[in-house]
Amino acid sequence: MGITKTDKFTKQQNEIANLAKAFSHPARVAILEHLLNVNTCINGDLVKEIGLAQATISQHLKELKNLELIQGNISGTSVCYCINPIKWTEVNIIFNEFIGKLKMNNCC
Amino acid sequence: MGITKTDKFTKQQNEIANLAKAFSHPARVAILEHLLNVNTCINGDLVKEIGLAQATISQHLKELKNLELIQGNISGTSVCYCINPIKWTEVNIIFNEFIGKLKMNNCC
DNA sequence: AATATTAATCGTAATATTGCAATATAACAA
DNA sequence: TTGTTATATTGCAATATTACGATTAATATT
Repeated sequence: MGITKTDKFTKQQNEIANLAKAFSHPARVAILEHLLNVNTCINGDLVKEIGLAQATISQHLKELKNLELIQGNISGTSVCYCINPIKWTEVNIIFNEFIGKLKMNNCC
Repeated sequence: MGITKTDKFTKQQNEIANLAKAFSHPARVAILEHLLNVNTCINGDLVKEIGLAQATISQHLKELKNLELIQGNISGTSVCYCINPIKWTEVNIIFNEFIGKLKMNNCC
């Protein structure tokens, strides 16, 4: 049915899933990696860098912004994007908690 | 068009996106968390634990198995699932590299 | 052999995602 | 004001995902 039954899961499980969804498209990974490397950039830079249409990049930026993973500040005619360091640190902790939780591994 | 342009991105970016996709549904997060907690379990356990239909859980398990995040061993009439510790360790490294890459944060 | 248990697969419906052309909006420059 | 540049939004088509009932396959149990 294409609809996730959010109510069956814990808040934390839904949060991990939502964050992971942000990382689940290579264009968004590329945008985030670029921002991590160059600190700040504008939409036009990413269009050149990644090679998708302007509208597409804009949409991906919007999703990242909605999750507060990045922030955009108006700077003349363009918008300057950067990682939101506070959120990013939170995400780092959340993923470390989740993925780092492997203890024993006596498989069946 | 609903089709991701994989060729525009690096192998690493596509890999992160694929792994993140595995984590991008709360049912799969729940399955993985449960396996991390109890070490091993069978499909039926997860159906009870999570409350989705057997076919649905089975499908999610298949996706996790395709990415080699988990492994399933036949044991009588049931299949015993567990985390694949080797892959899991790899994933831990990959996500640490990606998310842990924040250095300065002089935003715009 | 007949029946029960367990899980995978198939088929289908509902919904979500991806990508882009076209258009709209906003800020500046001449 | 007019034109230019930069970005966002809208609308749509193509594709992917999610969920589950029904069926199938395989092994146990009686």
